[in-house]
Amino acid sequence: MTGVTDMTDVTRVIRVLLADDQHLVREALAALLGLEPDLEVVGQVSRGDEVAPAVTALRPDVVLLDIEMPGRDGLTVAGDLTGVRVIILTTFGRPGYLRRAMDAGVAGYVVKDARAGELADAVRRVHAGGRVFDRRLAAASVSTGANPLTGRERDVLRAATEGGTVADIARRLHLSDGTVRNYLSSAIGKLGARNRAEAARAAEAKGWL
Amino acid sequence: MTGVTDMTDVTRVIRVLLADDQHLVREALAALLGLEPDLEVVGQVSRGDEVAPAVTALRPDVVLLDIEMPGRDGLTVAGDLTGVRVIILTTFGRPGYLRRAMDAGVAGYVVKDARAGELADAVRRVHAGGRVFDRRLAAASVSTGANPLTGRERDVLRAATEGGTVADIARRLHLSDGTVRNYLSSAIGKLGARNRAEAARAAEAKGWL
DNA sequence: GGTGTGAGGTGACATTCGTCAGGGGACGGC
DNA sequence: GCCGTCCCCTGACGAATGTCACCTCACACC
Repeated sequence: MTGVTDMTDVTRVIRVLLADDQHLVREALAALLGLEPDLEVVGQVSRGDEVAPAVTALRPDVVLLDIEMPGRDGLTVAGDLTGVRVIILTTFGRPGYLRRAMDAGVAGYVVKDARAGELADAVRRVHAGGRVFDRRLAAASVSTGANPLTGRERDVLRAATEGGTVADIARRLHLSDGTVRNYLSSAIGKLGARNRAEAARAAEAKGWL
Repeated sequence: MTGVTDMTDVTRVIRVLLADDQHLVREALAALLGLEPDLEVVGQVSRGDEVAPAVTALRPDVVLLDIEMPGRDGLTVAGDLTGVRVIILTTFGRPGYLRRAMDAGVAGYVVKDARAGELADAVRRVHAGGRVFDRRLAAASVSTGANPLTGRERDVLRAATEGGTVADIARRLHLSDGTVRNYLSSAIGKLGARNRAEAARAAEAKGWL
């Protein structure tokens, strides 16, 4: 309304930083948030390792973080950010992701399947000091429970998804063949699967990978 | 070709229909396209099987179609649409998808990694009668070549990705165990893989699945 | 009519997998 | 100090997998 530059006005606006590897989606989200008068997208980055520098440079109030990004994983990035509120914004409604996000101290978790208004709302609530987590996902997280896999079991299972034989995995992880088979067998048992492929699918679906 | 009323240049505005299963992305894309004065998003659907009815009801000039949608596959939907220009808009830059899209007669293929201006441009060019295909993807498509898998090999490989043993797959497809093993072996050979998991990954990455 | 290709099948074989029963060592908690 | 857990390894065994040779049948194409 006032055409005059008013610096106090700036403090009213919530400064948002967007991190998503898909240009089009990022720009589109910026356009969407730009429709809200009290929100301002002050920056956009496409890689995980660009988030921290951008935060220092732009001093946003809230960061919207995708999980799957080149350079650095969104959940890892979130764990290291300080002095800014973080909302995870991702395609994947995997219970394990939510848990990891909460452990990383994020203030919100919104899936890309949410309705348009929810995102702006989440930004406002989080900026006001609240926490916003997808309800269905929170419920699923409780029923799913904690990740039953040990660190090594996860490593081996993750390596198994890349394909290759037991010998390949063993070489990649500097283990003996038998050890790899044991970890795989153990993981298969814990996940109620019938072979490594099924186990990998199950673990991935729950965000335990 | 319908010889009915040709609506000369009634509309200067290009009518766009959006089909994407993720609410937030869809709304965001609508906001982005809404910024262009010559484009108008006249409708949005979230499922593949809602596209055809929406086209009849809303008569858009251009349809933006995601590939992975519940209800019906975007590529399949594209093949059945008539009287409207189709642009595939998807996350996946898989050569095989591009090929299938071209076979389905679509007018454009844009990946979600594209820059914001490219989408609006693509809509305009396509509406004007042109064709717009992602350059890098087109190149990859040429080098990748055609899908070497036979129909049955694809079926078996697809079933294999769901997990389960050979016997399970055989039961699901009403085949004998030996036949399933033969198809898998053949597919593994053609794809240069070393087991079914590697083969499935390779096929999926190229969009041959 | 011959030829090629894809679908579907059988039987045999070597290899790989998944399982089980052990054997260590390191570390943290009560 | 003992117990539990995770790490790492070995060896053995049966079941599942991947490969190969070879078979019929249908269909399209020249």
